[in-house]
Amino acid sequence: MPARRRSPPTPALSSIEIPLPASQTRAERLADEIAGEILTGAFPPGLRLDEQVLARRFGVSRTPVRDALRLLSGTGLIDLRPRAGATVRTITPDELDMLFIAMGEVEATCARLATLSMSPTERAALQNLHESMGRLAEAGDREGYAEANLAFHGALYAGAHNSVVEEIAVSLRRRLMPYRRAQFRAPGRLQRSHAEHGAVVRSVLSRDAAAANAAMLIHMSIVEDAFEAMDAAPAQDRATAGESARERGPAAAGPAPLERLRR
Amino acid sequence: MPARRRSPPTPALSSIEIPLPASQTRAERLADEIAGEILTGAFPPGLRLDEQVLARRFGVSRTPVRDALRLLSGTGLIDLRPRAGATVRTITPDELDMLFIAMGEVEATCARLATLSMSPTERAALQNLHESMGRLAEAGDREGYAEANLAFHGALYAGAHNSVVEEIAVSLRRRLMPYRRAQFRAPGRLQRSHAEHGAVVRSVLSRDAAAANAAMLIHMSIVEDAFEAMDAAPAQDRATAGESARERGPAAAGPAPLERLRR
DNA sequence: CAAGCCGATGATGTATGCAAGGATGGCGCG
DNA sequence: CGCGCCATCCTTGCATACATCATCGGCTTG
Repeated sequence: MPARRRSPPTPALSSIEIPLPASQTRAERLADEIAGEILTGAFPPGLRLDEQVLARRFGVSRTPVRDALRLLSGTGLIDLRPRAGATVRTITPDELDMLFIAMGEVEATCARLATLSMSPTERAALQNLHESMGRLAEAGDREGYAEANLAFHGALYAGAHNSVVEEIAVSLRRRLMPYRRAQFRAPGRLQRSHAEHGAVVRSVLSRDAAAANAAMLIHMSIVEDAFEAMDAAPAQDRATAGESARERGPAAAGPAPLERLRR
Repeated sequence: MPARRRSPPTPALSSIEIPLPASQTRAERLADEIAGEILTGAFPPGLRLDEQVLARRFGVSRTPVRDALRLLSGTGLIDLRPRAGATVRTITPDELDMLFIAMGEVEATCARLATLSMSPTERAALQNLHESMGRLAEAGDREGYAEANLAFHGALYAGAHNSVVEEIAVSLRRRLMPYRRAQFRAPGRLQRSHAEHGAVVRSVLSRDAAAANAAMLIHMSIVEDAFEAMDAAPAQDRATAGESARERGPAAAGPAPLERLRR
């Protein structure tokens, strides 16, 4: 086990000592972990995030948990109301619509800027990626295609050569992540997606910024349709995050139980 | 003075009791106040924000100050590095460029969406505002024009009928605020600005979304040029926010000393 | 029997204490 | 005299204790 580092006079802390990996604050790591749980759906929208429960769950005090929640509230992943505590952001259908529209616009902006700013190397890489995605689509590898799809859009974000826009795009994508579970479920979706990407890629390569913008706008508006029509309010009423966690002895710092989804 | 509300057993708190206005947490009000100081330039970019000093300054403990700083870090107004503390975000010329580009793109998106979504009432209001701004420009009222300008752009944000996009726009504008001090200083700037607005308004009214988008893109790119070429790194080295604040008795909750800018 | 009030309970907001980490200044050595 | 090491200080991160507020259940009363 990891030898407990420093602070021998640590009074009591039910679970074992965590190695304190990098020069990163506990709050940040907590924020990452909680964000991960939300993004994977382990913490579904509407879930109540109880500070004490989370604190016990991660073996820290309430302070870093509070910090993490403050941090996360800035990303739009959670709601933080003055006396009501934190909940995983529940998105109404209307908001979901707006998010998709915004995502489409930002993606289109990225495509436009990327067309104007990408280096020859980046253009080549984009084309290569696109072609390999064609093979994945043909093979019907949804898993692989979904992953490559993230890389594809990410390449355009980066290609915009504008960290502000990129950050906005990444942030929006994160917020939408919980709602795009079944993205490529429909039968011909992979092929259609690839074809639409093709239009974007051709525009980028031919340096037609307006066309790239338009092509991406079309692609994104169709993506939206492909998403499952979630009622967006599965909000579990009383359940709180991180189960009862009664002082289980040696940490069990494993993947952590992430069951008990939708009631 | 405001009768101290509740909590008679409050142990000690050098300064007087603050009324605790609404169901808003101290941290939120602090975040607002600090943001205000930054936006008005009282806390210039690069200023070190010391938790204890701020705490004394506002008569609270360090905890709400910490919360406020976490909140603000999410808005991009301050930098928060693990052990180095918080500083008012200093923006490099490159970043400033990117911010302006991003702002332009988002504004253009707003113009596009507004063209598609604005109600007749909103269109009329926009036109009215534009016309009254014409009078302000003619009168050379820079103060008034600057204020109306915010309203004008804000109307387009709202007209997009998309709270996500609007929030992005507002956030970007806030981040740029400290750098747009001398916006309408140049001689013919008011008239030019108004003329460019006119192109946007005409496009919006004639429901030509693409034209509105393009007109706003042009307007914003020119706005950028009008900003003073700040070296963007006036970072005062040692100065910290909120002066020494040695326990001055009765609050003096006034506008607070906001001198000692650039060394 | 229903409705409203009141108290208990538990959570969040706030304050304070303590320790680790980084930065700074002084001192010693080359 | 200059450079580098080390001790100290100071600030932040974390933990804990306390106060306040919201919610919920039971009780009392009309």
